[in-house]
Amino acid sequence: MEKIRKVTIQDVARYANVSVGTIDRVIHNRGKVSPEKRKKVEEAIEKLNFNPNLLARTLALGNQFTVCILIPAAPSEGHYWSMPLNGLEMGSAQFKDYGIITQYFFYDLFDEKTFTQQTAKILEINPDGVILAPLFLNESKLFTEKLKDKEIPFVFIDADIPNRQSLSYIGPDVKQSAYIAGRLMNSILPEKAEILIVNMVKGFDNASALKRMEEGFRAYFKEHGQEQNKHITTLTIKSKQKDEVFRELTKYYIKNPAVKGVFVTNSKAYLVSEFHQNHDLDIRLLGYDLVEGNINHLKSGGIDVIISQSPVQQGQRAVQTLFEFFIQKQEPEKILHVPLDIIIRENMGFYIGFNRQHRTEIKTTTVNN
Amino acid sequence: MEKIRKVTIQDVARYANVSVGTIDRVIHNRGKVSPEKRKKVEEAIEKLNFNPNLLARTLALGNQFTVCILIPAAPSEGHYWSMPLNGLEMGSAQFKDYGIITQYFFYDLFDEKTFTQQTAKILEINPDGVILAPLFLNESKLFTEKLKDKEIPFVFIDADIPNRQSLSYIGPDVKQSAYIAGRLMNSILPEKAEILIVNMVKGFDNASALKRMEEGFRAYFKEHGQEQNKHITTLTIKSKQKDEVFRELTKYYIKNPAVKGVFVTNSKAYLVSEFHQNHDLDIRLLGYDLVEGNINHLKSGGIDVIISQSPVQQGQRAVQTLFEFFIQKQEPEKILHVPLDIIIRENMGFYIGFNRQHRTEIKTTTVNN
DNA sequence: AGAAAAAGTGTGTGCGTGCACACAAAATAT
DNA sequence: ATATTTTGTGTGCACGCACACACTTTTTCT
Repeated sequence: MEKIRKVTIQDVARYANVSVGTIDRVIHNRGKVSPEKRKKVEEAIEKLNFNPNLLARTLALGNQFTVCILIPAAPSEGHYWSMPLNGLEMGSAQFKDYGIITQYFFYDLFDEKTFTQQTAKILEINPDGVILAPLFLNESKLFTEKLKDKEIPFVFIDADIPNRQSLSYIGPDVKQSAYIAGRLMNSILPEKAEILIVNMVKGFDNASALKRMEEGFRAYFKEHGQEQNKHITTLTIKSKQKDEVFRELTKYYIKNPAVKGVFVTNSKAYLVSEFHQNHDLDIRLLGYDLVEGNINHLKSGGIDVIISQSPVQQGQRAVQTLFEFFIQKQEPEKILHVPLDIIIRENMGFYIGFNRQHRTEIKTTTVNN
Repeated sequence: MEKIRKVTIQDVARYANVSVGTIDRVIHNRGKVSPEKRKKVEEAIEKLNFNPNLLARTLALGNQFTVCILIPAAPSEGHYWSMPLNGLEMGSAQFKDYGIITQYFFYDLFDEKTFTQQTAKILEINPDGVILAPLFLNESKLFTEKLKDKEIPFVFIDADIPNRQSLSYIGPDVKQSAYIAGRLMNSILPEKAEILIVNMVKGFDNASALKRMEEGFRAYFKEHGQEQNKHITTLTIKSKQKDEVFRELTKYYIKNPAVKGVFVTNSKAYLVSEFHQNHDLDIRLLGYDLVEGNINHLKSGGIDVIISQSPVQQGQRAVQTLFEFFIQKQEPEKILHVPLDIIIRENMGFYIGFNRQHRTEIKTTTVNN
């Protein structure tokens, strides 16, 4: 296979009878170039179909972009937040040679203070960009306000705060995801049935997201004339701890033994499934995210459907977005809703296998405590 | 944000008190290096956490890898094969600066001869790698045999031919996809129902794939004790033309008016849906691939579920696989089964939006006739 | 008119790495 | 002991591009 000579800036220079410097000036609209030569250069670029080599450009420029990533810590391997992290690491590895330097900051899902602490550190570092999961509303608002003052672009993943002038939001359409949940729930229940929505909140989470989910879920039944057939109630448990959840479920089921379907609005459906199995309850169950517990209960049949919000892609895409913004000067889409995958036992395996990174040499610059 | 100095080969050299040449020799196991210095260098690399800059390496090496891509031509924008093509173009753009040069060769889905013609051209070009959709079994066997003689690695996408020593197969698990179809069909049908599998074949396609699909589909019902409840028959239509399909469907439905669910084994479910709508038939319908026709009929409700086999990712991943093989010397996984997405009206939009490439400057080196 | 400023253009160096080559030191052969 | 390999190590160029600098030509000012 003989080499196909790639057209370089030299080729263009020769073709247009000018020096590389002039080509450079034309490309970057820098310095003065006489109209005639400019025209000749532009023609040459067009004619030879010249595309600057991004590698060489990056190397020559040598500029760096520090990106701070602020997400919840994943306490274990199978935890939800290990998946976006995985995607973020993939993205970091992919773009590190282009000068994208990522630093990770983890906060405790149950402790706003750790969030604020980490934001302070990030502000001190004064990075070129930030990727964050704004799970604490007020703290996130404060933080992004400061970022805006410093003109540091930021990307939201997983959760959105509208009208924050983020560079982009990459994550699920929360309301629609619950609408889909409604659709799926309806399709696996008999004509008439009682349905329970289970929320688990610790502290003062994103209450608005929960509200939007409930709306979305109920909207499906409303729009499809199922209001008379399906009786939907909501149980909000102020904990994600197993014992506490079990206690509340027991209490509820004793009073409402007719429940036929449960929609769990977070990734802890497996807890409910375990409860059902403990008590031999035949109840349809629907939840979020392909975390380890849910995987097991999908297998065992305790969970019927999981809706997954492309967690790995979210992370990967976020890094890519900043890469395209910094290096290629591309303005990203303000909102990028990721696919909401419908996962059942039978197609589960492919989602687990496909996005696993099989590179060896990934070292993440982790900044802890 | 002050610059973080990246560790270069120079830094390592200074740290280990040797020249860059020696570092290079250690890294690439080339030439002779005294044991002491080797040790010092290895320590320095470890200590400084040195990672060679892939960009600089690629630039310095300057080697190129020509990759020929052989897939069916997409007659229109919404055609199935425009999706893998889209992914392939994304991959090409992503890796072109690394020296991956892609050339496209399109064949007519209904004409083996065009396939053979294109393979001849590819063999003449003598590329470094090939990506192909081996939809014609015999012709593909002949082709890959020749590739093996020339020691040109090749990657299958979309369809697999087992035991061909391909570098990798990136595509769906066909049998499992039909099994999933069975699961979904069962869940949307009443207890007792008649089910029809519709195959459309033009000429002598991949008969074995159809067989595996049928097996997979029926397997679900068998494994779930539905054999008595569901009566499954197969209709094979020797065309993909609307009029011909309609004729055969008419003939079949007149004889079998009790059909309650139809599983279409290719991407033409929309034809069947149109037929159903024309004749006011209330029949559940399940098919493959998010092509334009299916999108419309999902919206209208004529199609209940579409199984999509990550067509864009298939293409993107195929290019990536060859990149990793050539540039990073990574041996890919022999089989990479892509996610089988379950698509209903409600989550359809996200799949359409997410993988659309929004780069402007992609020019594909297309080689036609 | 000459001086000064502006416009237009070419040259050279560096980015980080791979590799060919030159050269020194040590080991072996004569 | 000298000649010849072998082994070990350093230097310099190339890759394609950006950018600083030097230089020449033209225009404007006084």
